Amino acid sequence: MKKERLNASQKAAVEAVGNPVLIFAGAGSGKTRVLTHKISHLVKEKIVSPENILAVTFTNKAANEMKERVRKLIKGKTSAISIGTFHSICARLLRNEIQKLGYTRDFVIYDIQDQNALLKTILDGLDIPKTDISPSGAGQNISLFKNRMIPIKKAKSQARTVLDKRLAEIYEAYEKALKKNNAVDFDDLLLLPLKLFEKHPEVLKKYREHWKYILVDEYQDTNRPQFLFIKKLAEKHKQICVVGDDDQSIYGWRGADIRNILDFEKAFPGCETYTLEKNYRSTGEILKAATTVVKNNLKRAEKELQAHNGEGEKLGLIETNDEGEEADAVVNALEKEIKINKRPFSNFAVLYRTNAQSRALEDSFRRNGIPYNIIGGVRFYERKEIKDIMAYLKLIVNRKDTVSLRRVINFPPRGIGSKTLDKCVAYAAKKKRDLFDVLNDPEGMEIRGKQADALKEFHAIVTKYAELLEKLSAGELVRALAEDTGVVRHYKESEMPEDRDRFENIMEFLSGVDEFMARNPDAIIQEFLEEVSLLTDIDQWNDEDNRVTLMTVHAAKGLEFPVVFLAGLEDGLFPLYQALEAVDQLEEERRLFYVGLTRAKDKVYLLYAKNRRRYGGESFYGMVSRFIHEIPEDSLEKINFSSAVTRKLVTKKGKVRMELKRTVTIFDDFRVGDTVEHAIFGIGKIMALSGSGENQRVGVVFKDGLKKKLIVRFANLKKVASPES
DNA sequence: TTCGGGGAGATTTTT
DNA sequence: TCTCCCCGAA
Repeated sequence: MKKERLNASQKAAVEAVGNPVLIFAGAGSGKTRVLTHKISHLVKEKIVSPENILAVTFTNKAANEMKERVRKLIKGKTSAISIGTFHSICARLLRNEIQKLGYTRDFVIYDIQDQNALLKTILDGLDIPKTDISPSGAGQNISLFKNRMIPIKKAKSQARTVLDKRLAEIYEAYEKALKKNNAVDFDDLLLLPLKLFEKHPEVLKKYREHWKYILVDEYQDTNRPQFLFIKKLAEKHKQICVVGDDDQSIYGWRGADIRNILDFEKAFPGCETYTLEKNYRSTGEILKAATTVVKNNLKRAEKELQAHNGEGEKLGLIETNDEGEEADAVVNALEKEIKINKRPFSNFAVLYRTNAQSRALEDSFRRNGIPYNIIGGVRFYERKEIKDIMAYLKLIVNRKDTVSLRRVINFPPRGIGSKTLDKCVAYAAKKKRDLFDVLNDPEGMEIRGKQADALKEFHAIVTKYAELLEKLSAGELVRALAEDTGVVRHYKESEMPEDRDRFENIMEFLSGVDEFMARNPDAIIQEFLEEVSLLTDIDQWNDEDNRVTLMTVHAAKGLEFPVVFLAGLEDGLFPLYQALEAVDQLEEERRLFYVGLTRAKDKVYLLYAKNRRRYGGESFYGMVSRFIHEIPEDSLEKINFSSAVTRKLVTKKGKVRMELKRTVTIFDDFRVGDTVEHAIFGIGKIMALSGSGENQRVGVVFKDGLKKKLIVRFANLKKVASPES
């Protein structure tokens, strides 16, 4: 952003100090700018000293960017300011205080995979067949309990069905196991500080004094525990400033509660509200399209973005047959843009709903020699080989961690199979000892021979490195460990081609550790583990390379690009049913579309494929095409995509069939809100539209007739009236 | 008892 | 496309 002066409303928001402050900042209205200027204002005017400021962001990347920009504004020391994500701030707090809750400082953080592994053993232990409840399903339910702050007791008492009772049981066992493993999950990172505040008022007091001024970015995406965290801290001094945009709340599935921003005034009476409505990012056409879409939402604060960058071009709409053609169409449009507007590759982003959608795009980009960066997908730190080494590290730091223990006790294969492990678990339970400790006592478990030796050897190597923890630097330790355990050898000597990649990933991981150590010379391994646990791919993304960026719309939040492709916009039938059931879901999807649109500065291309293949392409949930029709027609320009040759389709039986291109008008004249007449069901109102080409569907609520909500074909509908626009 | 091949099933978004 | 699980071989 240019180094201009702040505009009037920005300036007012920056200088408002004393009362709680709520800033509604629309897309591209200089939200980060206001926050960073506010911090600088606080420091320069000596309103609070840097160490008393807490600034919370949503991603590590946003935190780093904020740090950087604050550092440029204030020349002096900025390192004293606490800037970080909720999760990292809370993790740091717990590192210092968690003993009070009966954990040790060496606690480890479990990610989804660890969580599922733990749940799997729990489900096995409770004799619940996985056909009844899957580990991940149980995990999602538990996370929901935790995010809604439902304690185990309540979960049990309010359980009505057999399934609910089972889930409450699993919830209880899971919480017990976590604590026994001296481990916390992502939800705990937010919940445990609240528990601390409640049970140890002196801790709350300490942090209230420490963080006297609190700033929160992306406030619309806070969930209940996050809200309570800042509320508790800010309650006394009431020095708090939150910035957000209810139109960009897209994390409802993770417990984000849009009421946090809409009802901020209730939580902090006497607050001052500011609204930033000048958009410095997108052209008028893009803004108009985005605004008309999101305006259909019922739950939203009224505001109107004004464009500052001229009208710009219409939005391009491209229909293709399948995902391959869609990818080619992206390349096509991209090359045209490069030729006409002399744009570098880094000017483009392709956004989609689910990571799986990147595959076809990747193929086409590679074929056409277009450099690209993919954000997301299988995250580096979630790869098997990396998780294996991480598991060794976690186990060494915290020997109570049974999830990591199970993961590596027989990796690389050393002859300890499930039977041997079962014996160990049973023995540990009988003797009330930690699982790790009994490994050194195979005789007591009547394990002999090869297995006994292997157990002892495994115990010895972990113990050895646990003792070296203090003596070696993190870099040295990881390197030695990777060699010593045989993990490196396992991949190096393997014949399998994919193990080559794995070996190289381990090498990359090792240099990653070195890099971390260079940045934080005094760091201990626990700090490295913590950083890695909270890292995401978007954090590592840098825009210096001249490459096209591919990522999900969620990952794109907070970013901007001159040209944005929104790919895979066709819809499945399922979300349509869901849309009829849940208005909230519909509104969130709409906001997702809005976020996608407003990432673009100059030009948006909307793409959808009529016959996307189910697997390896389309997500089950589809995306947001039902909102294309909400964009004013004169803002859209249909672009005909024609691949050079007609596509050859090879069917399963090996027949070659030529696919002909057809143009089909989408959605005809129907709009959401239209009153329609159905030949059988009578008069109704359109709630949602879906699909494309010949598969178009419409969801209608009928006033009379047998059924209330139905999904019907366009062919059977007649339009009666449109709402006044 | 462990290991490895091969078949079957499963897929949102993220800290 | 990737992961998990079952089953036969060592």
